[in-house]
Amino acid sequence: MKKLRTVKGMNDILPPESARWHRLERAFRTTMRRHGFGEARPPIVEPTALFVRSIGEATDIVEKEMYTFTDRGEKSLTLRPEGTASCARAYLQHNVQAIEPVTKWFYVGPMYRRERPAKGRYRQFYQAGAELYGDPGPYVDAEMIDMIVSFLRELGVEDVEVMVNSLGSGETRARFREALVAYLEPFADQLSADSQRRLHVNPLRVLDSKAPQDQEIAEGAPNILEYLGDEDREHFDEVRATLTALGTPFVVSPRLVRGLDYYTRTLFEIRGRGGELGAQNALCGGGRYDGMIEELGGKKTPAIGFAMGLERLLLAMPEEEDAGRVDVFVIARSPSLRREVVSVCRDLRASGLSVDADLRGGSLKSQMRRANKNAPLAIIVGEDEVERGVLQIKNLSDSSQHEATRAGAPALIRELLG
RNA sequence: GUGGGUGUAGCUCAGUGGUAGAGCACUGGAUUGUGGCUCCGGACGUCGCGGGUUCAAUUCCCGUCAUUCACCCCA
Repeated sequence: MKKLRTVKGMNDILPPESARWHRLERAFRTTMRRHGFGEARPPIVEPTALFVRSIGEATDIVEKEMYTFTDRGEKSLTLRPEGTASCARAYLQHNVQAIEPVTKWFYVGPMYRRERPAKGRYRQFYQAGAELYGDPGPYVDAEMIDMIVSFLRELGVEDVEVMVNSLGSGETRARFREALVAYLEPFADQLSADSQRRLHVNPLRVLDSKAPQDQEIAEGAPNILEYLGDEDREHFDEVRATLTALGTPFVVSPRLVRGLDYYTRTLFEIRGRGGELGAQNALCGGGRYDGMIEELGGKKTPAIGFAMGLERLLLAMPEEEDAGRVDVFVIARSPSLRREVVSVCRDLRASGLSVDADLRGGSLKSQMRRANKNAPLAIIVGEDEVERGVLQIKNLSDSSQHEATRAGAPALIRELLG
């Protein structure tokens, strides 16, 4: 029989690796709570039109990466390729702008894009992100970037580069686009095949092409920051000044352009420089999308958001010591004491400790070995102890042994765990 | 999607045209109430899968799948 396996580009996350995921997600939720963001949990499947309208028809995601299928009711559905569109849909659907002026949501979950898998790039991948509706910035823009950098630092990811840019608002973008196409057209036959195709579909994307010939041409291209209108310029200046005041390092990258069409004004990307990351080093991307809510049929509502790739974050995070699966491992001196061991475990767990035991009836030695691997403390249950109603608690790191009554054990264990 | 590399034990990897090895991990013991270190023993592989060449293929060839690197894209 053919072996069943995961779909290409989709991975099982199992213990002990899943423990690192939990730590990461817990840290993210803590940060979000501190900043007043509440969790939004939209469905993974959405109407295809949502993504086409918000992300943009000419983007790679919509053109060739979505998992789109027709369900039995003949509706076109799509596995979400990102989180911003779903949040915007929910924000509109539940008329949230009518109940509060400013809304702060975060989300964590899997996203789906049918790309060629590589290290740090999978077809099902996890993102943690946030959206903030109703505040035009620039202060929340800077605050969001600073929040992400602080979060990364807490995870031990310090070696990062924060790139910021402004795409201006609608009119700015249109004027710049015109100037850019005018500049690029004479070079059309020198551009890479990809960029030639993009020249009219999505010319901004030519700017961050990695092809050497494109980069050379992009060097001389007009600078979007010089096309910003007065209000856009003031907005961007204040984002930068606030970041500077916060002491958050960043570089202005006028050629930073992201692959989703909905961005306006503030745009940012955070790249890691850790060796594990390889070419997929974009840890976080985000920006302002003041036009999206209106385009989806709502009232004009400014918004800004970001998303981080959790697989990449995990690659960038430093290795951490394995602290052991449980607090205490309980050992039976002889197989006939296993019933007693189960009882001891039950009582310790009731006090809130995490406890495990090897109940297969193996030798004391083999149980000790497992204890050593799985917990900092071991409890040895022998005939003598049962008779006297006590427990022997052994600290496996310094070999010291302590005696406690069954009732007094949890307190002593907590003390030993520090 | 394009081009290249790599698939041998759970992991990291040697190796050979005559059907396989190391280290780590796992496991039993040395030690009749105690783990880690050391020593002795044990289990573990359809050599990714399919086809071809050959008396014989894990080894050579082709295909395929997986993975990885670059491009691409992006988180």
